[in-house]
Amino acid sequence: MTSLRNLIPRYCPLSLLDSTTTLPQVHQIHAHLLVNGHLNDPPLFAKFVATLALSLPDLLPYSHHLLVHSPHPPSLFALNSLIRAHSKGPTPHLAFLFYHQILHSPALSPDHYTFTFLVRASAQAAAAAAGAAVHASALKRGLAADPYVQSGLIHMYAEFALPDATRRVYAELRRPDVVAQTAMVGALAGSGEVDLAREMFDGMLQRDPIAWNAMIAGYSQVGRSKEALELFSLMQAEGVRVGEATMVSVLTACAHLGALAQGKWAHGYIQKNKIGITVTLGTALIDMYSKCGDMRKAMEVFWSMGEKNVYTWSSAVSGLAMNGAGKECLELFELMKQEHVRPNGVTFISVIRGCSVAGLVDKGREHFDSMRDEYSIEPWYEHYGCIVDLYGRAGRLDDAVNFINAMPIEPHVGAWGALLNACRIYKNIELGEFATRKILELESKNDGAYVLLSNIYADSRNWKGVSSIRESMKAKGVSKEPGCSVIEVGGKVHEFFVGDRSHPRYKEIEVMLGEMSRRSRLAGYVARTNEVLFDIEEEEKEDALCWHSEKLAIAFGLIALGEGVTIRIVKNLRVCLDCHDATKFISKVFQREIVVRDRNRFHHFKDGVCSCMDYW
DNA sequence: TTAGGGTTAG
Repeated sequence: MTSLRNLIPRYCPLSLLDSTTTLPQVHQIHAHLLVNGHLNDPPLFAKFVATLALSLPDLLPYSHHLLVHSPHPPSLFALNSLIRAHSKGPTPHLAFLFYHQILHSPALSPDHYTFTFLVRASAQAAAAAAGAAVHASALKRGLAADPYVQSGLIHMYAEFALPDATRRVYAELRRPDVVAQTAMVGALAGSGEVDLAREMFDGMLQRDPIAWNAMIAGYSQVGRSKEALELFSLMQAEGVRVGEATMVSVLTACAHLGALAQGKWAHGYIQKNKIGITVTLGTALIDMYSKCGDMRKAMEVFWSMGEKNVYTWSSAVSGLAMNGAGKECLELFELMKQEHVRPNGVTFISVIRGCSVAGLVDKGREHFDSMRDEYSIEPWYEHYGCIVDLYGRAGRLDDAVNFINAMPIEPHVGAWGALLNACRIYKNIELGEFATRKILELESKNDGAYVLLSNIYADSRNWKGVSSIRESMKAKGVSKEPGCSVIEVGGKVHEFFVGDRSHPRYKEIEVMLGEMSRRSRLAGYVARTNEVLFDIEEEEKEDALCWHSEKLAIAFGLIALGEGVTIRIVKNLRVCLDCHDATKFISKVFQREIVVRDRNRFHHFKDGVCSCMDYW
């Protein structure tokens, strides 16, 4: 204690104040200033309050206290500093307290600095009305034209999701600088207006890394992952400094595409460029590897991470569930609890799905009950849906129905959909029809319900049922979402749609399709024509099956990838039963591992077997 | 003293 006193230089007692200073040390500095009469010097006092507020936001009440008990009226500088400190903290609304203090002091009036941070405080507090009032008084005082205030306003209105106001502020700028342009690019990209954002981005004379990140993140967020990656290569070509934020977006894009090769490359890039693996970046890596079907790498990253949060644990738990490792998923969840990481609603969704994969029905139900009992988490629609799925997949249709009937909230499409899917698996026509009616009552144009029910009909050779569904779909103008499969070859992503002939190597693909079909048949594959239901005449059925997008992608993979290289495919819909069957045969006769990412889970095909054990 | 982007899990 005395040593610290000696350390404080008489002429500059504030130099010891920084973010590492502890409360007792602050007391000492305070006492020192007091003893030496520094606090009677208004500029020095203001400096003390400001430094304290800005470097130790946790001690804001202390700063506040100092100000209230000040021997002289607080200066604008001190008040502004408190506004600034509050504007980014957990109590942004308190910034207004100091603003009013400025307004009520006859000697003071707010300046552009005040408004800059008041605008930020409004954004942080999500206080749209207060923000508009701040804007109005800045205008009245002629301070709204300050570039800092304007950038803040753009940011604020974007935060409030008020695109018109955002644009109005921007339009009023006479000469927008990089900062304002970047803010606008971010605002547009963040609200989903990626193309407008890109237009502005392209028009910028100068672009710093922040503008690139805003743009790449924008693409990545709206799911335009290919463009995110393209822009990233452009960014590198231009030699722009790449940081953590960029890589998080790049990994998100790779995860979305299921582009393992590019994801691995990104991981290598992070290591080579010594970009620190923070919790966020590590979690993004785990998510990328899980969604690309490489759970071994995902867990390697997981175990190597020092700091892990709920997101990190949840993404590993979810990855294991998605990839069919139900047992490991549950083990990891137990470990998570042992490590005192509190699971949340998202975690429980994955845990219940893990139970579903492992066929542990009662265990799943226990976890569901523990949500409320042990963690006070009120189950969401999604959790109810998962439990219906859990019962349904296990063939316990009665339990599923009873569960739906006992739901304390109105059953949603997801719950009925899970039941309908169970009816498909267990061929229960009557219950399937009932579930479909329920779904259509809620969403008359739900294409999935029509498709599932017609699958049930087709399975029982009820062609009349199938065609009546086709009729009512036509009558209601419901169309099935077109299937699309994506495969990555040589770092390039290739997309295939049903019956797509547009690929440059289509001729070779067609030959390979014939080969696949011929060799699979020899091994005992029989086409399931039941799966083709829409607008196709009988005799074309078998042909059409060969043209399902995943088959095209597999054919291309067999041609374009090296011997023994795993074929990885990402599909936007669920794999149909026929393709699932066919892929099993292909994996055997071509001795090739094939990993297909479905709409909601993975299928690892090897030697004629699928990891989902046909339980999907 | 000041501004802008960004984030991960179902």
